[in-house]
Order: sequence, then C-alpha cells, then structure tokens
Amino acid sequence: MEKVTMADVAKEAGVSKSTVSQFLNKRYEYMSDDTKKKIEEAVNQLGYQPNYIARSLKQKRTSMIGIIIANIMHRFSTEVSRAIEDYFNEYDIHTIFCNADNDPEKEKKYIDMLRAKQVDGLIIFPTGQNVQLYENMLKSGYPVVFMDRKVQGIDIPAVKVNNFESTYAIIEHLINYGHDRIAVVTQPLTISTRIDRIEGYKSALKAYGKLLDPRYIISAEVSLMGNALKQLFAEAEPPTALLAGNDLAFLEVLKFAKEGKLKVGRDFSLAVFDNIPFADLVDPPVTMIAQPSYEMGKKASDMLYKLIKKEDTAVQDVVYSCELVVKESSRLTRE
Amino acid sequence: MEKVTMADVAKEAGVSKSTVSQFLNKRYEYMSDDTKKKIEEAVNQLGYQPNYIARSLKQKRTSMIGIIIANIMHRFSTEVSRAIEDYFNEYDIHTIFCNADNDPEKEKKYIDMLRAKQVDGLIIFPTGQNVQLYENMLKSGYPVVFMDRKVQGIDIPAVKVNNFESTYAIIEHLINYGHDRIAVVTQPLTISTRIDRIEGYKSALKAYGKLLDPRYIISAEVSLMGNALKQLFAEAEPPTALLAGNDLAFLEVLKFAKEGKLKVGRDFSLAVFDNIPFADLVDPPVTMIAQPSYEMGKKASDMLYKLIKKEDTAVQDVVYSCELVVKESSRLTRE
DNA sequence: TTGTACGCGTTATCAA
DNA sequence: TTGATAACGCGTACAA
Repeated sequence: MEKVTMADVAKEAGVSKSTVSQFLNKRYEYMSDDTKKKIEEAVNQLGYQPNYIARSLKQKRTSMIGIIIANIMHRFSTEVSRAIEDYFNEYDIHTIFCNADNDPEKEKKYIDMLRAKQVDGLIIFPTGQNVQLYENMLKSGYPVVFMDRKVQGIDIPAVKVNNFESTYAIIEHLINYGHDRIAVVTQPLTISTRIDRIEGYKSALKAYGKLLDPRYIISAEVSLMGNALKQLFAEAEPPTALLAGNDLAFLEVLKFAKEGKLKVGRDFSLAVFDNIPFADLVDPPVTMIAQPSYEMGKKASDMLYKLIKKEDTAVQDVVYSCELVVKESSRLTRE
Repeated sequence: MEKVTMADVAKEAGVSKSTVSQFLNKRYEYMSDDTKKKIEEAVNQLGYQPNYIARSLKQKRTSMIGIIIANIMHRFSTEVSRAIEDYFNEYDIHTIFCNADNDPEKEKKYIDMLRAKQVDGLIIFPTGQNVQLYENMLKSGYPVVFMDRKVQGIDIPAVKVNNFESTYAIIEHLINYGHDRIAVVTQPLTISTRIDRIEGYKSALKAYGKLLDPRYIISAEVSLMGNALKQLFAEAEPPTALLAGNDLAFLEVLKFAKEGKLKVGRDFSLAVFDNIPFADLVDPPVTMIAQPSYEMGKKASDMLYKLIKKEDTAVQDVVYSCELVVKESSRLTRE
C-alpha cells in the first residue's frame, strides 16, 4: 500500500529529502548529474508516487475544480461539462462533478463541501436561491463562474445565451409559417433562463399582435407535462404550434403526441429550445435552437482559470447567440 | 480568503486545538456543555470551515473515489456513472470522473493521477491494455472494481452483463422472425464486451445453421461505419437484419438508413444492444437489449465500498442478465 | 550543490 | 474533561 514516501527515496538514493523534492519539481539548476541519476533510480526502484494531498496542504491549491450541475439529465449540461473537463485536463486539473438537481439545499451542501475540499474554483449552474452564499464567495475572492444562468444582483461573471432574443426569433419563425396559436412548454419558472425564454415568447407574440392566452403557457415539472398537454389539446381551440422549452420538455411532447396519436408536422408544428443530437432521426426532423454548449464550457473554463491564476480580476459576463436550425417539424403540412 | 484555522477557533474560544477537534468530530463524550457552547460560538463568529486536505493527510483517506469511463458519449456510461455518484453521495464520498476515450495511455495517466491524489478507490471501464498496472493495484491491495468488462487473467472483480447469452438470444429472435442473412455492426474488437457479443452472434447463427459470412461482421470505428454499411448493402445479397453492437453503432445505422433512403422495418430489420432512451420515439420503435445500467452502477459501488472498508476482501464478479425488449423494428413487414 | 529544520491544518495519543 | 505534543508527507528558507 502506497507507503513509499520522499524520505524513503532520499534514504535509498543517499541524499536528503529536499534534494529529492528539488528533483521532483524539476529544479535541476544546481544539481549534479550524479545525484539526478541516483534519485531517478531510487524512484523507479521503490515505485515512488508523490502524495498530492501533502503537496496540496503545503501549496494551498489542489489542482481540482468543482462543477455544480443543475441537472445531469440535460444533454446541454453533459456537453458543457465535457468541455470543461477537456479544458482543465490540459492543465492537469481535475474536475469534480456534482449534481444539484436544481435543489438549493443540495447546491449549498455541495458548495460547502467542495470549498472544504479546497478546490481551486467552481463553475456553477446556480439555482439562484443561495444568494447569501454567492455573496460570501464573491466577497472572499473565491474563483467562481456561473453557467447558463445569471443571478440578479450578484456580480459573479456568467456565461449564458441570449435566451430572450433566441426565443423571440423562433416564435417569429413559427408566426411566419402561419401560426396564430402558439403554446410553450417549460419547467417551472424558477430560474432566469426559463423566465427569459418565456419573456421572449410573449414579446414576439405581442409584436405580431397574436393571441397571448395564459393557458398556452405550460410551466410544470416534467412528470406533469404530459397531462397538461393533454388538457390543452382537449380544449376547443388547441394550439397549432408548440415550443418545447428544453430537451426534457421536448421528449415529453413527443411522448404525448405518440400516445394521443397526434403527428408532429401534421397536427401541430414543433420547435425546441435546445440542441437535440438525434434531431434528424426523429420523424419529422425537428426545428431547434442550438446552444453552443461546447464553446460555452470552454469559455467558462477559461474565465475560471484566469480567476484562479489571478491573471484577470475583472471578468465580464459573456452572452452567446444561438443558432436557429430549421427542419421540417415546424412547417405545417396539414393536407 | 479561507484563512481561519482550528488554532484561531481555539484561541477565540479559549481552549486548545485538540478540544476543538474533538468538538468538530462530535466526540462529545467527555465535554462540558460550557466548552461546547464556547467553541460553537467561536466557529460561527469566525466562519470557520474545516480543511479537508489537512484531515485527509492525517487520516490517509480522502473520501473521494475515481471513476474512469471508457467513453462518456455512451448513454450506458452516463447512467452507470450517475448511479455510482448517487451511491457514494450517501456516504459523503465524492466522485471524480475521468474520460479515458478507450485510450490505454489516457487510462494509465488517469489511474496514476487519481492514485497520487490518494482517492480511496477506483471504478474502471478497463481498456484491458494496462495489464501491468492492473496487477500492481491488485498486488498493493488498492480497492478497484472493473465495470462492463473483464480483463483476462486479472483477478479484479468485475460487474458486467451476459454479453454472449444476450446476443445469442437477440439473434435467435431475429432468426425466429425469418431472417437468414443477419449482419452485425460493432466498434473494433479490442475489449471483452464486444468480443463476447460477436461470439454470441456467431454461435447463434451456427446453432441454427445460418450463413456465417465474414463480410456480415462490420467492426470499425464509429466514423467509418457509415461507409462500411453502404458497401455491405451494395452487395448482391444484402443482409435482411442488422444488429447494432451499441448505441453509437445504432445511431450510425439510422443515419445510414436515412441517407440511403432505406426504411427500418421495411428494407431491413434492426435490433440494438443497449438501452436507447428514445427507442419508442423513433419510427419504428426499436428492439433492444437493455442493460440494467443503474443497478450495475449501484452494485459496483457497493463492492468498491466494501473493499474500501475492508468489510469484504473476497469480492466476486457479478454478471447481470439483460432484458430483450421487442419492438417493431425487428419485425419485417416487407409487403 | 546539498542538508537542516520548520510549517501547512488536522488528528491521535497520552498525560494531566 | 482538557491540553501538549507528535505525527502525516511535502516544500522551502536558510545554512553549510
């Protein structure tokens, strides 16, 4: 069991601990080739592995960062996380993933835990509820970057997309295809991202003088979306187009359609706010707003890295634009 | 910045460090209510946060485990990882995820790194190539569990499925549906899982006296599958049924079909070895072999936990059975 | 060029 | 019931 320590190597090589330490940290400047060789042999001989924990304690950094994900089941989260891991791997910095399930208490627990573990910085998909905690981190100068969501009044830099404008654009697109009654399905309006999307939706409808019926805004937990949709479509004037607020909502819509024997593209048009990897493989291919998830992850990582290195203290928000990818699902071919 | 240490709390409360330590570890046995109160106040006063790094150094455990994933893009890997994280969260043990991309060098780098970080144990989807390394871990008594794959001759406990039998069953199923020419698409045969599946395939064909044409076995990198399929279907006698070796192969098959204007269920039958979450949402719904990924993750976690706690030293392999989920894609309705 | 000695923040031991 | 002191393994002045 990992018993070999620097002292052992030193003894084996017949030098002192500090010389070994120098060697391991590649500070060869004043070291004789002879000792170098001796130490190297001793290291191999004993199969020495440095203890990062001890090093961390001394150096006050762990070469680990944490990422607190809102919901790991979102494709978007996975892609962002992947990008972050890729980025930090380049610097031999490890990423610890935590899944907060959009639960403020879990979020708090994880943030506390990761800081206790002395991770060098955090990327958070914030629930937005732990305002006190966010402020603490900011005040103490702890490196944090928010992802996907902004929290009102908290000056932590965020990487996000233009939710309002993108939703506006996709609704505009549906209107241009001749739709009058457009509904939207989203998870509860607890976070900025979802709210911004709904605002974009409303704003577009208003701008074009379209019906803005509150019943057309379904905002419910995923498990309840199916029923809500069933009710909505049972009404006298069901919507002719639907916007799914994210990938999970999208899957619920597809399930609902299948069960209700409705066909997308015939019975109603469909668009979704999220990148769907199998968008082309469903029938019909689905119109979507694609977020640049990988780039966003990279960007947030870069911001965090600069904060950690103190290279850049005045890090600003970054807002990405989404891409409207038009496929057949949003066209209505009723005949 | 996180400067307040146990010594500060001790001074503030007017007691010694050791007493504070006792308090923090809830060893109240011989502690007066008075000191308890004093320490508690001091902790809140100073906003003290314990330093887990220092604790780890002393206790020789980090309350972290590592998981080395073969390929994060597999749904299966994600589900297993999720289960592992869930399990260990119960014990306040953190999980570090690494993605080895099925690359032995990356695998080695990660294993070394995680051990240097003193993580308490490892769950690995092994590439199977770093035999030396596996043996080292085993010999030094380091807690490791293999996931999804077994490595020949290495006595590390593994959690896997009955790949041979399950593939046999699905091929049998296709044969019962009247298929004579059945092809299989899989990634390169570098790991036990894939090899076992191919063996199950061959064995079933043999048992039923069916054609066993080597051209019908496509084993190629994901990016090359499309072309290989095109070639295969351009031959005089294209297969009438296809087994996709996993979810990535499945997506490639769907892409190929779409591009070639072939329709699953009409031009060829399709089955897939993996759980496809949107299996019901593609047209037609797809027959699959579902692996109990969540259970497998739980099981592996449990085994690892026991190894870490030294509760159980003679941990055995666990082999799960898969479920054959028959949908329409495997029936051929040529008329 | 190399060695000595101390500190990082905690826990464990044992004495008081 | 509490406190002094020695680890844990490494990094680093400073001394030699």
